[in-house]
Amino acid sequence: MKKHDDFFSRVYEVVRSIPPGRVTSYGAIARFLGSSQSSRMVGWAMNQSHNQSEFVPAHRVVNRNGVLTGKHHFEGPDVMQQLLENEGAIIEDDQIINFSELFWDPMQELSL
DNA sequence: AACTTGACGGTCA
DNA sequence: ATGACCGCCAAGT
Repeated sequence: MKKHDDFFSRVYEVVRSIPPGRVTSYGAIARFLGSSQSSRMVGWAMNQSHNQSEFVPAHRVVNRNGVLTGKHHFEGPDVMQQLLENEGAIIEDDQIINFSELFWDPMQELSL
């Protein structure tokens, strides 16, 4: 039991709460979990997300520009894009064109 | 133990 | 608009 497992679990929980067809950013998740956490940690958590027994829709998490920076971590080079397009995202040059429409902010939507 | 890397983000020139 | 830099913190080398 490592101390960051707790943080990881919360990241996965938030990611799993992202509605289909919506996306969010690493930074948004980091801020939702606490200012002491950096967006890099969220990225690191996502890196380990494949170890989770429960499915984590990692394709719904992109960077602040709506760019699919993590696509190389999927099974194929365009898997992430395909998944997002299936959910209604419009992607051009690895970037979500309608990012502002699809953006889902945990701070606003999950506000506790 | 020191240095580099990274699925990031904000600021400043 | 573009690019350099810095803060962030865990892992890998």
